Amino acid sequence: MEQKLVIYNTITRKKETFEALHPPFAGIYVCGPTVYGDPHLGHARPAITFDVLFRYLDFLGYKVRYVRNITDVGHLENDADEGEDKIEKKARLEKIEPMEVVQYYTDRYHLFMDKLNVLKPSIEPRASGHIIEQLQLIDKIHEKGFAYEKNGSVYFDVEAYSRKNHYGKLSGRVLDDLYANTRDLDGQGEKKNSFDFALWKKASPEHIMRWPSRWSEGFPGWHLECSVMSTKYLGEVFDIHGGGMDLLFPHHECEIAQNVAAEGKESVRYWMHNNMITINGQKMGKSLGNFITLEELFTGSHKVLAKAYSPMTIRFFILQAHYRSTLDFSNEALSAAEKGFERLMDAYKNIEKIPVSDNSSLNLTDLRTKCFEALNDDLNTPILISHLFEAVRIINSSIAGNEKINKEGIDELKKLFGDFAFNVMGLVAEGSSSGNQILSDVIELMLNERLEAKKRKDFESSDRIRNKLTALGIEIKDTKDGFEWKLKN
RNA sequence: GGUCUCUUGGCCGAGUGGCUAGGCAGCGGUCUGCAAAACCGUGUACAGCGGUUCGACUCCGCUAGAGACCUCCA
Repeated sequence: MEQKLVIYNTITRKKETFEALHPPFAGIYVCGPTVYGDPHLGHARPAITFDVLFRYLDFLGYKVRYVRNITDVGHLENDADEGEDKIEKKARLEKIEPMEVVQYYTDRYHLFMDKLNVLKPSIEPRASGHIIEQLQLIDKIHEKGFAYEKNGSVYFDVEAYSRKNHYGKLSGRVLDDLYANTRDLDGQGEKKNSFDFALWKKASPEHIMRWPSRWSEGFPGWHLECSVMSTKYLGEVFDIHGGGMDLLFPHHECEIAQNVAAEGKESVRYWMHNNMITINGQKMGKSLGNFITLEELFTGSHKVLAKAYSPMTIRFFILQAHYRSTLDFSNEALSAAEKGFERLMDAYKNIEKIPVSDNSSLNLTDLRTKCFEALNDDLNTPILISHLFEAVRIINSSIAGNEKINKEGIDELKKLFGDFAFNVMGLVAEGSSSGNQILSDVIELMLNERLEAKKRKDFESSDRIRNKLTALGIEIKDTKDGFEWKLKN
């Protein structure tokens, strides 16, 4: 590949050619979930977006280390750095240990990521497993004069930091605006400025998750974990940091501030942010209560869902939009994605049926080049998919006899799907046979009966069998000398 | 209120200063006993108003509408 992957870097607001710091190695850090609730459609977007990045870098030959964390402590219910820890709150409500909450929802997250065919990251560190490192980072920041202690809690001193650095660089903010616009919330009494953020919080008496430190018995601030775990596993400076756009401010901004305060330099070379999934034009999120969990999606058990949608339908749906665009949820869009995905997969299966010609009327090398161009242009999966539909057209036209294609062409088509649809985009053909031999045999028996009836021109019988099987969810296609069938869901 | 983004044909959703996105749905045709699938054909889409330009959906300005962040959120 002469041409290179170009990615949109949030911090420079430009598309930039990706140059790994230490090729052939590439390091990616992505903010994972706070495990206090069931994973929802919103969680699927960054997971799938950065899964594709992970897969593509690997495909290009990089040795990728992909770190995606689990936040299991320190993420507070509402800010001003007050309020209850999200996980503790859930534990209190359900009368279980906080770590039981963590374990349960971590397992749930993994379960649904597996269903979506999201690869496991190379390392999945937990915030609670890195308390010592977080305390070390606080000490460094404090020594450099960018933190202050108050009543056993430690806060980052944004004003001090801003004398020499630009706090707000990533999100495009200036401190004066923050002075003017930060809302006055209760409980910021300890902080010098409302926009200062907690590095360490002293635990209140009822707080369960607490660790000893020289400041107090307490727990770390939310932003600290990512600064610590990214650099611990990827190095003081590393390639790519990803996450949802909603984390841009304050989370990622604070991460930069912490790293620069401690080490005097930024750690991240390329920042990538996926956009939000919306429902009726509004962001799908916890606070609005308008989110749909992945389980509800896969089972159709949410009131806004017309039906269940399979994991691959969801994956395909997400990949049909560019990751930096908002993507609006609707039943119409989902069922369109479902049908489109089915067409794509059917065509792949039908490659076997293409009659082999001696010569080829097509140039498939161009198509392959175009697929690379799409991915190299900031992971433009919608364009990539449109090229795969061109391959679909070629396959179906060849079977219909409108195009000619030789053995090499057929192999190239298979490779195109193998590389781009399956390997890079992580799609998989979902089961269409019954998986049950006896059931399959019975269906074949019925369809052979129908074939006999058709030969007798007993169309009344043949149609009756077809209608009844269709009603049972078996899709039948007649072919020249027989039939094909598959189970619908 | 501050900062920023978006507005594409029935729906979803790419993209570009002049050249077909794609999917789903619709319409016409071919094939089929019929249907399904498939194939072929089919849509004067780029919020509105000005400006720059030989030429703008694409650049600039204004107007209208929607959204995001500024508080936890992927």
